[in-house]
Amino acid sequence: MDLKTLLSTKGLKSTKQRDVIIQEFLKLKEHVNIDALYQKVKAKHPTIGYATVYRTMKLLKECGMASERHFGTRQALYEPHHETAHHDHLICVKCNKIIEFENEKIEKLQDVIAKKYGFRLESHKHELYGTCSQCKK
Amino acid sequence: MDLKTLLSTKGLKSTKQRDVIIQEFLKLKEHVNIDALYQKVKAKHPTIGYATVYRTMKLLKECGMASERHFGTRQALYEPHHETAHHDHLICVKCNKIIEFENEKIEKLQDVIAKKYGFRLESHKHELYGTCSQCKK
DNA sequence: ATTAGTGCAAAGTATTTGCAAGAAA
DNA sequence: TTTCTTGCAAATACTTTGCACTAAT
Repeated sequence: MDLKTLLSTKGLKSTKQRDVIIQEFLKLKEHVNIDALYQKVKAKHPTIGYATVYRTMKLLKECGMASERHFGTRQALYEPHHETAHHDHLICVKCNKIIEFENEKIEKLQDVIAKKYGFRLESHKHELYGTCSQCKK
Repeated sequence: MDLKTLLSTKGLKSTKQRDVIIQEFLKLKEHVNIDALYQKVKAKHPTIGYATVYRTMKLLKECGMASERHFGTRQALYEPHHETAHHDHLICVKCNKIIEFENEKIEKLQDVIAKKYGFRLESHKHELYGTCSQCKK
């Protein structure tokens, strides 16, 4: 199902602004903050406002197309949401590089922990902070 | 080494306000936000200002006596820092209850992952979000 | 005496919201 | 032509900072 169809099933409208934001968002590989995304979008659609970017990202979150992250800071970072394989993050405290990782064993251990405390798990965050190989030098 | 000595080695002063804040902070079992801590402290020392609480918590963070957390929200939560056993968190998305857990196997797997990517690990966050046993009913 | 800390209010971030005008259905 | 969306500015929530005064060393 494409975005336009998805929006219309929710009684929402497809607009030029939304198209550009989503296009630019999906194009980016790294985790992006609102400000950087706003700059990218502004280049294609100069009259766009900050609020529209915020509102669109909120919409994408709710549609399950984007995930919001807070790597220790107040500021939110966004990434496209992958339904399939969940991944977690290694963050370099020196250069802020972000590397994604997946670990099946950890995922399973999480289920064990949740069960032990009677939780029904919905999501998780696992972030490892340290110094990357380049910054160690 | 007590706090007063610790402060003096850094050329910092021991004050009534800091004493009260630290005393109230250590007394609390749960993760606490600045507002709740401010209220507690105000009961013992009515003229205290918000800024002093913020500044003192920042100081405690830097001294390694407190950790700051952001469980998905903008607002920071603080907990006393335990040098010894690191623990992580299970958070109920319905009632916001926070349960601490430790898992040796996961800690070890983290080291394996860090090594794989050439990271020197400094810290980590591992948060499991879900519905607790009471809220499931 | 000197230096650091306090309380206040003002400023700073990051994000959200009200509203009139504009665009999509 | 109705309803949703936009852009702007103002509002909000949390946190930090400048400054004159006060307290600790």
